[in-house]
Amino acid sequence: MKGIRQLAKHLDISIGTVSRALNGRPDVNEDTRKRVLAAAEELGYVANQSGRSLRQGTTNVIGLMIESSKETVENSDNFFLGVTGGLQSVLSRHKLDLLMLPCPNDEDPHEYLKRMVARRIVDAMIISATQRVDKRIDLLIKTKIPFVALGRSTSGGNHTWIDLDFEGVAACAVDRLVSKGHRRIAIAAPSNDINLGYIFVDAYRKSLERHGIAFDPALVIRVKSSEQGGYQAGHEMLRLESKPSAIILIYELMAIGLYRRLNEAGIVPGRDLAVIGFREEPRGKFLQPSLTCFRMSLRDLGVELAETLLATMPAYAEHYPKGARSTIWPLELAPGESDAFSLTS
Amino acid sequence: MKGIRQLAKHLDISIGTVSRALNGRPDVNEDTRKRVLAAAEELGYVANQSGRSLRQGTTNVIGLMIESSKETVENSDNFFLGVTGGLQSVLSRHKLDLLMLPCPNDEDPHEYLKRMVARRIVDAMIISATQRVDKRIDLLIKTKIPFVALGRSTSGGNHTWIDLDFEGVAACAVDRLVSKGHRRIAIAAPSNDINLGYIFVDAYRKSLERHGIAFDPALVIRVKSSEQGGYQAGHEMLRLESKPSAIILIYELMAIGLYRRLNEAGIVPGRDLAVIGFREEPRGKFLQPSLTCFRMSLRDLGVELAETLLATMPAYAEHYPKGARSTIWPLELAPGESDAFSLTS
DNA sequence: CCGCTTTTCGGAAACGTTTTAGTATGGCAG
DNA sequence: CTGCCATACTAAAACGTTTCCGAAAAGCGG
Repeated sequence: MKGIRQLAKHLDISIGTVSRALNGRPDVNEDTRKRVLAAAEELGYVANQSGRSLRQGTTNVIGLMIESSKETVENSDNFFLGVTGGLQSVLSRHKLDLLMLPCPNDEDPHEYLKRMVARRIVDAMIISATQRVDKRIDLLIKTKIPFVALGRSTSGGNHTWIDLDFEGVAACAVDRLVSKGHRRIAIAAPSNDINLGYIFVDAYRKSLERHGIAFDPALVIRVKSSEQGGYQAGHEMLRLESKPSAIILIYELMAIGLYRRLNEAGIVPGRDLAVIGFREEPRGKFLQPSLTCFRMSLRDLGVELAETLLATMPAYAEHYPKGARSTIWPLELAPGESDAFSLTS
Repeated sequence: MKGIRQLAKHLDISIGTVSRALNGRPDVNEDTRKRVLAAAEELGYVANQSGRSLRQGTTNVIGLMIESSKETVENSDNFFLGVTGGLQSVLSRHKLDLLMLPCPNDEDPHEYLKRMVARRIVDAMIISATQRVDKRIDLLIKTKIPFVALGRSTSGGNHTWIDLDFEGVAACAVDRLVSKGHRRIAIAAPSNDINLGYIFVDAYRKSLERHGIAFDPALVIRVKSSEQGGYQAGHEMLRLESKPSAIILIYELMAIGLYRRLNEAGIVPGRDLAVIGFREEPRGKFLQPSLTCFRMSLRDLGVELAETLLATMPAYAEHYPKGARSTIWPLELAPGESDAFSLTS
């Protein structure tokens, strides 16, 4: 005899009343409610989650699925830990807790999610690193689990998603470089298999064409999104017959490797070559010269994610009457010294 | 009527037999077992976790508590994501899943853990960022939840913990610098409030004294463990009246800031000042000059963590007959160019 | 053919909670 | 005084699963 039963016996009261008192139900005398709360506090009673969720089919837990693949570990640079701050601040207001579900790298993300969903351990999900076709989305729709995807996708009709404003960033970077007279602008990006690689390069191409500059496939350098990739990107760029005067990096981390390769070749970023990075992480400003890149608040993104998710959950939707089902998250230009090189002056 | 009942009805078999078939119990005919498994696969049946854990008081889930404080986000640099790889590889062999519990930065970690434990959502815990006195440890001992702490602590008698070999690293760094003739060796570390700061500086002091070098408090520069902190450390070091010829950094990230400050002062690391970092992250080797630091495998640490934890869980202890209750995790020297500066030659 | 063990299965209890339905009690209008 | 309603409580059912216990069937030695 444990749990609420013990508490009820200790108070010489029925367990039903204890439960209603703890859960703030109306039909319980205020005096008894106080007694119950005091006793619960004293005995350190907290409702067993299994029994509770078995009965009411809810867990008050939100899952955030992340991948712990080698790639992610090296690149994401605490992206998720940063986002959780904003997530928590919203979720805690509704007494919801956040659980991170790291998908093992040797397991299919779809299978992993299926297992977690079947377990009924979460009320809703946030999935990240969404692919262009992503079975996880169909699964979540089929099982009717509220969710929001971090990353756009074409799977499963129109679901709710949030993604970074790659188009805006690419346009801003290209505009900025073109206004300084650059016509041959290289870009270092991951392969088209990665959603980001596809979208970003596509946006880059469109931005160029808007300026009447022909898209040159040779200027698209496909590398890993890491320092190593940045080094390699520098290497490949230097081997081009017609050298670019500017380069856009999809990951700021690449800049560290790129700088090193440029240094070996005696090229100074910002003086001989304009460099613009993408997502700012706390490294860029300490490089020499400091990196021009795009800034965003991970915390704010987390807040937006949480609010969008709650809007899709029937029990909470009333507080978050969102119309938009998909959000493009803007980034702000954070100017540095690395793109000072200009062809116009 | 859902779940196992439906499955049983579909097979025209009792639910008890279905359950036993799915859980691999011996007293069930192999033919019926096959039928059950096939039907479960076909109908996509997975046992509801709430019902299951309510009955058997177990969840098959291991919790990893991390802090999502600003400090952690900026410094830990995907430490946890890296460790999870190793954790998962061991846990999945026992059909255990890993859950990351990010403690909100505005909540007391102790209260957060209490809530999570009361929920009965995990069978065992791994807690990180252990403090020298840490109420979480008393809580876990009191509630009899198997756990292992990442970081040493004096709380709660002798519990199981794993920590990095700060003594070994400090000794190795000091030895190496002293062998090159350095006598005034500075150290950049966080304050004594942080466990790491206390232990590392203490080990540094002992190493110096072993070489007969007097400990000079002025050479201990207390800064944040970030690029910013590294920059500041450089700044403070340059203001010392009697300048050191070498410096040890507790976080490799500091090197980026330090390098920048040194550059501003016209000082070249490895030529005018010997620099040794601590934990290698994939940045150091791309700095110029490359950083001498200490390397470890996050994955292996995760494996060790998982095996140590399983050894403390009665249901799994048989496979992991560990004697040691505490482990010092070694790091390996990764030589670079930054400590080339020598006073002996 | 009998008694015994082994194999295989069905029925039912149990896990801890919430919630529904029902029951006293008291107040109040008629 | 009677009927009615609001209040505050109790009792019991339900959530989905696992596991204990007993029983039927089957095998087997005598």
